[in-house]
Amino acid sequence: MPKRVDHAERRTEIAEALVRVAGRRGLHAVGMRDVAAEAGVSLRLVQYYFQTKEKLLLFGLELLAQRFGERVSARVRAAGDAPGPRAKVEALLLAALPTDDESRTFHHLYTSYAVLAVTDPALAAQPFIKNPDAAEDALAELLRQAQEAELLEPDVDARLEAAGLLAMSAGLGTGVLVGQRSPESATTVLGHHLNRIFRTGDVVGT
Amino acid sequence: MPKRVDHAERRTEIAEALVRVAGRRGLHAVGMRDVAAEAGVSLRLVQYYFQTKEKLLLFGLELLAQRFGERVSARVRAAGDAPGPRAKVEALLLAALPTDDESRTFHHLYTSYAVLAVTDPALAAQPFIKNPDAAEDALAELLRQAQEAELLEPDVDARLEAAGLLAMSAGLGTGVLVGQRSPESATTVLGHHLNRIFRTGDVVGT
DNA sequence: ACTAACTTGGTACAGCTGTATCATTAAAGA
DNA sequence: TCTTTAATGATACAGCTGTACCAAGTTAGT
Repeated sequence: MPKRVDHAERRTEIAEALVRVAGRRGLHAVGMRDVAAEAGVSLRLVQYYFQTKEKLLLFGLELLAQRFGERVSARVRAAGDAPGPRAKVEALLLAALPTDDESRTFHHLYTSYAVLAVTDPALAAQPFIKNPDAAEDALAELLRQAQEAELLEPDVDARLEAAGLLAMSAGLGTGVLVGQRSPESATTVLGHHLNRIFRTGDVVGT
Repeated sequence: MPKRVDHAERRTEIAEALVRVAGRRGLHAVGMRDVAAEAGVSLRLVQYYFQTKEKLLLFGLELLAQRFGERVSARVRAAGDAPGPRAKVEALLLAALPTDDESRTFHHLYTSYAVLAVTDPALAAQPFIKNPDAAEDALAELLRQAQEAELLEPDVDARLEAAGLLAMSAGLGTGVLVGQRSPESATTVLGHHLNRIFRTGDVVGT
């Protein structure tokens, strides 16, 4: 048997090129030829690994979601040393804010896909329900742990709080993306809300 | 002088057609010919009132923002009879959720424009900073009034709270839009957070 | 009636799009 | 060496896009 190439790897390389060029010029402006050029590869090869553009876009979305998931959980894990579970909660929420190029690109493209998903059922099928739900589960679990440690205000509903915080983080993210507010401002808003959920350390008493 | 037509009105009619067809098929899929057909008008006339597509899109965005602003303030005004300022706050926040066709279309298209604005400075120029800021001002003012009436928890910062609530509403909105959560669920999350801001009526004492 | 504004129709253009087909070359395991 | 897979190249296609130009018609104030 002749020349073997890891198809999954090649597909990933090409999809990464898609993400790069789309992050620069916008997803709507990306053509197959652009992807091929960005990947340093012939147009023919892009067709060879992805038969159609739709399949390429779908794979690009999956890659984007996966990469971002890894990024978030890496940050949360890195915050594991810090005292108290609030650090993890903050890491989870702040990782979603577009503060650097990587998260900016993610936010930009993920929103682009979300818009397309409204009119294209093939895109809407999986990632836009599964991924947010997973994030919500993870955050709710963190909050529940904090609640058991009696670090939260008593009247918080972990699940509802998780949903609200993630939505707030996403909304702030788009605000940053379109230049309405600065990343610092978004962080401040998020911090303020966490202060209202978590019991402040400097309360008197026990 | 011959046949006079209100140019502003005609432009509005055409832009409304743009919004309608874009709401159906997605903003990315809309061409000048589609807009002309939807408006029941010749392609030539669309070019006559808007010389270029970019100008048409820009005008469409302005129309969208204006119409939505009117809708929100109408709802807030309608909630003016209800007892307490919380009704107005709820009206403001819930009006932004995609619960009916009109608000769904708005959310869908406004997000589409936001995505385009990331790579197109001409679109980013005005509405994506001005409009959210105006909403934030209005909400912050409502919260400040509630605070003076001692209806809020003491440690809330009206401005930060307003920013956070609007971001949350926007984030929940996209969640509803992509089918991740139901409108009812979004309403519940929002209500829960308002409960943590507003002092519950059934506290003991005065 | 005349004139200027409105509106339509057709028709064209160059440029891009995704997709397809052709032959050819390069590489590497059997 | 041979055979399968990978990769390139050129080239084509039909279909759409926004924009443009021209001529002809309709409409309503003066």
